[in-house]
Amino acid sequence: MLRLYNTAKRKMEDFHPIEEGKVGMYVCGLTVYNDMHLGHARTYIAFDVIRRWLEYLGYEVNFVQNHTDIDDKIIKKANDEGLTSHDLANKYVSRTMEDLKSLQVRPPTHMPKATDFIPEMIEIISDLISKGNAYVTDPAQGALASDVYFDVISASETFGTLTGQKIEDMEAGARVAVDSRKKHPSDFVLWKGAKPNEPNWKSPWGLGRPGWHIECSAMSLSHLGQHFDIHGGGIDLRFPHHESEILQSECHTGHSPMSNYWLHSGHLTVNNAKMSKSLDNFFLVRDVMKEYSAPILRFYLLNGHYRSPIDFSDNNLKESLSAYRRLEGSYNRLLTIESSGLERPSYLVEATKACRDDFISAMNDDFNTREAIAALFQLSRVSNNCDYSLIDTELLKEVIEIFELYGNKVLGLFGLDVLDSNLESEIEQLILDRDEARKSKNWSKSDLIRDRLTSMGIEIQDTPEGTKWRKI
RNA sequence: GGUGAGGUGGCAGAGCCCGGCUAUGCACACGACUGCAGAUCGUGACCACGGGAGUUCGAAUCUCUCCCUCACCA
Repeated sequence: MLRLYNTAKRKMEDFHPIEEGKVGMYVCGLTVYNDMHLGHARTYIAFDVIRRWLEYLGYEVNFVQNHTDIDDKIIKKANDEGLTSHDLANKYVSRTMEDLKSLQVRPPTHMPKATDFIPEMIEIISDLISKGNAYVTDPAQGALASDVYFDVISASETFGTLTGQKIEDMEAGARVAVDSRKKHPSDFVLWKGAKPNEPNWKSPWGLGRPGWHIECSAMSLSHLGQHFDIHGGGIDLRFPHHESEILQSECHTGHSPMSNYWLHSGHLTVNNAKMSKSLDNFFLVRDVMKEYSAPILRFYLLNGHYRSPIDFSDNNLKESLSAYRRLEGSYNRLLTIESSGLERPSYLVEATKACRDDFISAMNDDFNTREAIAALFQLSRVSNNCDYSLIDTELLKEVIEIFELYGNKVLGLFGLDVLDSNLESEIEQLILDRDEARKSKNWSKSDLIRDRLTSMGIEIQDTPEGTKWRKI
């Protein structure tokens, strides 16, 4: 039985899908005005694994993750770069897709763009106005048309369902000058009247563009309906974004809750400060990946629970590299083994079963990837210690299957690095040369060849079964 | 000011909801293997839970209190 931590209830709950065998899941995507950094990668890898685990459990997962392609930051950056907002956003949509792919994040079922849902957003906003949950204001200074705001007082019973905050507290705490056109400081914008030279769409309130929160309401409603299973995102989105989504969606559809479970991933921090664009302490995925491959980054990020904060440092990443190598080494060894025996020693049978059981219960316990990885390490040690020459081929296959199914299919840890075939034959030849040198005890020559291979990024290991090599 | 998250061995990091047991990995030491190295295995060391108090036969885990860090909002 899968249990997960529901942020809305602040406790663990058993997972029950709305429709037997199916899961509808929405995760808030990126605002596409810059390249993805490791903090984003953490979130998307976490939800990638959550999705993979749901599928492992047999659910058909409809996984929707959007691109926010209209926003103040996009407009500003586009102006700086002399591009249209549309072109800038599209550029970063494709770069985001490249980054996700390179991280071996499986493509979501749907990746809608906010600007493809303008009519749907207008429809929701119009409905909210007619229901008294939203109001039209005078244009902002310098704007050509009116804004539309959500009226939080009109939905005071719904306000706080996710974060438990009370409207009264919000007001009491307000110290910053509030836009006087708003009825309440917590009212948030649904539609922004356009200013000159800003991208805009026609609406009943004049030319303008959508506010930030409304897009997710429109896209989740369109793809998943008024009631779906899981809504996720980084913990920073909990308030106000997700709280606002709930207000808009539930007031519009009249259905509560819009999502049964709310999942939030923890932050990636740097020196204990959140990794973010504004603090300028971020590491771009594409930069880090020049040094570390996707499996290592995934290992690093999955080596903690998805809700716990992870403090990023180069040292920690290096440490993960060593740890990962150990696991990968076990897996690689298995792939080269030839067994032809019939023995099924109990220690190996039991270790295999224990690994499977432990992995499953770890993942079923709120996707505890750290515990799950620990289970793989346990099997790894037993397997490394095993002489497979007399082992039953079927048993060997079972062990390999554990690594492939759990290590790779669920966690995505063993993506294969494809080597150029010319390079590969060159390596094989060098190793043959070295073996010959070693036979004639020409150590200086054999060490020279080893150094050469090391500089090519190849590590060799002399084992009782002969010389083996791997890419570092 | 409001709300939320967190403080665990040298490091990373599970466990905390459902008190009693052991994480796991890295790093370290010694041994085995090796021409050497690496990888691997074995053994060992560290045996910890922010401070204080309470509940209990027993607390990292429950209660109270204090300290510190971070995040979101204002």
